[in-house]
Order: sequence, then structure tokens, then C-alpha cells
Amino acid sequence: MPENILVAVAWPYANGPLHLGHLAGAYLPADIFARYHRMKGNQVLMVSGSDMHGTPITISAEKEQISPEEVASRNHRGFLESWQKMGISFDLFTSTHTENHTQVVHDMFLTLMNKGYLYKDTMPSAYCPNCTRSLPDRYIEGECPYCHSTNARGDQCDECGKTLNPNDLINLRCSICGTSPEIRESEHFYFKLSAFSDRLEAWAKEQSQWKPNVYSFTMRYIKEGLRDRAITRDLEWGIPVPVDGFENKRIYVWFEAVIGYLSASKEWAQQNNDSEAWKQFWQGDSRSYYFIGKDNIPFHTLIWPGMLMGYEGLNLPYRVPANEYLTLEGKQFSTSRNWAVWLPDYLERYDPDPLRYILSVNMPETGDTDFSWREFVRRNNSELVATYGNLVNRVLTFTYRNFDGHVPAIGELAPIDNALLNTANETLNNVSESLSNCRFKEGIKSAFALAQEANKYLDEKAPWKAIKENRDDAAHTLGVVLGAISCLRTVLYPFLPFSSEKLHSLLGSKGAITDIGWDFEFPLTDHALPKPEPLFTKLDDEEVISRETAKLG
RNA sequence: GGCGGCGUAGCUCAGGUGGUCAGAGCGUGGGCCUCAUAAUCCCAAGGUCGAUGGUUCGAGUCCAUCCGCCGCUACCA
Repeated sequence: MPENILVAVAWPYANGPLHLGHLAGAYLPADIFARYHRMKGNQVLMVSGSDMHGTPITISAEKEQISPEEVASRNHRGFLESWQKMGISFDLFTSTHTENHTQVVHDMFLTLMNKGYLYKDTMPSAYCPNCTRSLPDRYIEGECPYCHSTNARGDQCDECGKTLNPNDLINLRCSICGTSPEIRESEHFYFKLSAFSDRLEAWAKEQSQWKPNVYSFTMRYIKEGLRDRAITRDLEWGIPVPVDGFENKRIYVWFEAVIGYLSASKEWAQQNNDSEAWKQFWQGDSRSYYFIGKDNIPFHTLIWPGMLMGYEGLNLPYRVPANEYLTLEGKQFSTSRNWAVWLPDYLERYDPDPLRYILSVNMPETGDTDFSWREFVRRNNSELVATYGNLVNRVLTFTYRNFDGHVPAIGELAPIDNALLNTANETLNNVSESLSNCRFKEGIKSAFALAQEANKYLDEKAPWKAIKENRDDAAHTLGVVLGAISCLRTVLYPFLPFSSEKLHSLLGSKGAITDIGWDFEFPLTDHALPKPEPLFTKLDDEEVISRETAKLG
């Protein structure tokens, strides 16, 4: 009985390109998870999209003297290209700037409003008369009342680290043009999150499948008391508020962006000519997994569930496997300081699978982990190439040369052969177990353990000796190892889809790799082998490290 | 300031509910082999699990304090 699995992935903000932190935090684990479940034969819907609204994009647009839509669309196209090249296999990657999304957001907004979960209130708002725009806190600058730094922002003083309100600042000024802003009262809609506090707490307490960090983070927020949140803003770039008198305001991006999971599902259904198809992933027997970074936890374990509770009739998140952060050479990624490895840049020079490998095996699942170019090269050369790539290459070239380009017959299986094949079957189960529970590092390590076993088996059987006196025994050994390699192709497919596809054809297998499902072929006797070629390329340590680290900072 | 996280072999990291949990990979030293991208495979050395107290028959694993890094602090997504 296939399961219905919604793979909901964080919506990247369309104000700049993607970096490795984004990949490791959400997109790669989500893709591994989705590919695994598709191989298992489950019904998977993996959706996300570009978060295209909000003030930062407006400001980028002004700097470039183009429209916010152009900025967002350009980045959106960049995202799509990166997904395609990295093999992030969305069923739909849309954006928040679609007619469909607006409709779904309005439906959510009006439904919550009609059920009494929204109310109006006023809040003070800084307005710059010169820019003719309301300013978010962080776009207000002034003198810090504590340390008297003149560059404090409305949300925080970078100099002394104090948290501030805009009113605290001395000599307010607009960070964009320097004009002194006015403080105006502005009416906004609020979401009554506090009304769901008890229900959210009761629900969260039942989520034993959540990671400890997700659970404790969520409970902490609940204990501190859930505050109602303003869900509209004084902006021009965004989703209109479907209420008279709010023509000059827009729905706050955080409220509308999470609705994207639902609107994207509906859009996907329409594209597939079955406008009801989204329901199988949102109602009844279906599980939803939200892959996000740890900074997004409260939005997915509290606010979005609260919205869904208010809306009624849709499934709440089943798991929120939030990852921690990836650091780069020991320091946090920083766009402004150019401390980042940008995905489009990486893809210009390297293949996707080595990156998918290192980010899988060193994924920040339970704590921050570090990416360094030295580690990247090392893991590529002495793990990916040496353990797995070399295994495949040595077996394929040996078979190809000695058996006329065909997988030979294997004859009877001895205990040592069955031991390896049993390990292969166990690996299928172990990786399955790991991935079902979103334990990605554990999964890829199990897979690599099989590659090591296969190398050991080869060494013990030494077909390069046997070929000289007992050709059948050599044939037998190669046939068995090829079975294990066929298994590696499957268990590594979620992690390393490009090399698994390549291996699939190098093994002379017919059809698509996904046709085989979560299983492997054995024996492969009579498969016609194409001329073997290496799965991966070895990298030059010093060259890569010096070239790449020179680009940082 | 408040909240939270981290600190385990040279390096990168694992270590559900305390009792083979002192581990893996890589690196290093030694050895076998030669099919393979000088890769594989075998063996070995290496850590008082940040510090100090405490709870316990027993603690990287719980509590307190301290030291050293780091992140967050909700209208920035």
C-alpha cells in the first residue's frame, strides 16, 4: 500500500543566489527523502517556490533601477537552474508571485477572518517622507542610546549588541536616503495565535517523532507565551489585503509564504489536470514533512499549524526535520562579507554528486557542521573516489576486459558469496530505516559500509589471480560483486543520483533506474557492458583549495 | 542583559531513555596485493570524552558552578 508523502521545502527568498548552507539545511535532505520514497513506490509530492515579496527585494530593485518583479524573477530563474543542475527533484517549484497563490492566500486570510481569528489593531510605523515608504525596523538607523554608536539599527545595535526598538534611537534616519522618518500609527490585521496556545501545546506534546531540538525550541516558545502577530504591512510589493480600506497595505511575507505549501500543491494538481489531486497529500492518510533550517522552526511548528487549525480540514505537519547550520571554514555564512560558496559558482567547475556526498555525510542534522574545501577534496578523493568509484571501476574494467564485455554466469554460491549478498540486502533495509527516519548521515554511511565490504570480498577472492588458473571462479567472484554494486547503485541513488544513473548504464541495465525500485539486480549475467569509465574524478588538493579559499572574504 | 548550542583521538564527526560508549572515516606508522583513478585490503599507535564539584553501585551520557568558542533575541527573510 503506497503511502502519500508531502515533502514541503522552505521557500528561498528571491533576493540573491543560493549557497551551500541553503542546500545542506533543507534542499538536499528533502531531495534525498523524496527520491528514496519514490524508489520505494510511495506517492510523493515535493513542492516549494521562491519567496518573492517583501522590503529587501524592493530595495534591491531600486538600487538596480528595475522593478521588484524583475529582481525576484531573475533570482527565481537562477534557483530553477540550480535545482536542475544539483538534481533537486521538485515536482513543482513555483513562486509566491502567481495568481493561484494570491487566491489561496486570500482564501486562507478570509476564512481565518470569518472564523474570528484575525482582528485589526494599530501599531506605530516609521515612514520616510522622502522614499514615500514605511520602514521596517532594520531600515531605520540612528544613535544607540546605550553606547552612542551612530550606526545602530532599529532592531539592534551592532556595536554593543543591545536589542532596540526604533523609538529608542536618537536622531532617527532612513537607512536608504538618510531622511528623518516620521512615526505614524498604522492599522493592521493580527493573527490570533494566542487563541491556539493550548491546542498547539497539546498537539506538540504528541509529536514524539520530532527531533529534540525542534521539540524543545517549540515548547520554549509556547511557555514564553504565544503572541498575536501582525500579518499585514505598509508595503506596495506583495499580496494585496482582500479587505476594503487596506488598498495600500500588503500581506506580510511570513504569513503568505507558508501558505505556499498549500498553493503550490494546488498548482501542481491543476498542472496535472486533476484539480483535486492535492487533497491526497493534505487530507486523510498522508504525512507531511517540512524541510527547513533551524531558524524557521517556530513558523512551522507553531504559526503554520495554528493557521491550519484555524482554517480546519487540512493535515498538520507530521515532521519538521529542521537542520542546524553549515559553517564555512569555521565561520558562519555571510552574504555581505562574501563568506559563502555560491551554488551557481560551484556548479561552473564541479559535479553535483561530490557536493551532495560531502553535505550528506557531514550534514548538520543534530548540530552545526563545517564545510571546508580541504575536507571537500579529501572526502572526494579518499572516500568517494577511493572507496566507491574505485570499486566500481576496478570491477567493471576487469570484467569488461576478461569476459568480452559481458557479465559472465556465476554458478553456485558459496558461504562467502552469500555473506556479501546478505550484507547487500541488509544495507537495503538499513538505509531504508535510516532514511524513513530522516537520519541521512547514518544512511549514507551504511551504504558506504557495503562498498567497503565489497572491496574486502574482492581482495579475499582475488579474481586477478583466479583468472589465470580458474576462470570460472573469477567469473563467479565478479558476478557476485556486481550484485553488490547493483545494490550500491540503488542505496546511493537518493544521495548521488547522477552517478547512480551513470552506474545504471555502466552495468548494462535496461530501462530507468527508478524501474528497479528499492531493490537490486542479481545476477546480472549476460548484461552487455559498455566501455567502463570512472564514476568520479579525482581533484588536485592544492589547486582546488588555494583557488577556492582565495575567493572567500 | 536574556535564551540556546557547542567543546569526544592530529582532522571531520557518531555516541535514543546513565552500566562492552570510549567509537567511525580520514590522516599517521608498518605490512600484503597488483584488477583499479599509487586506489584496495590487513595490523598498530593515538583520547583522564573542556575544568571542578555533586547525584548514583556505576556518568561523554543527569545536576551545579567555571573556562573557551558560537548562534539567536520574533515584523530580516
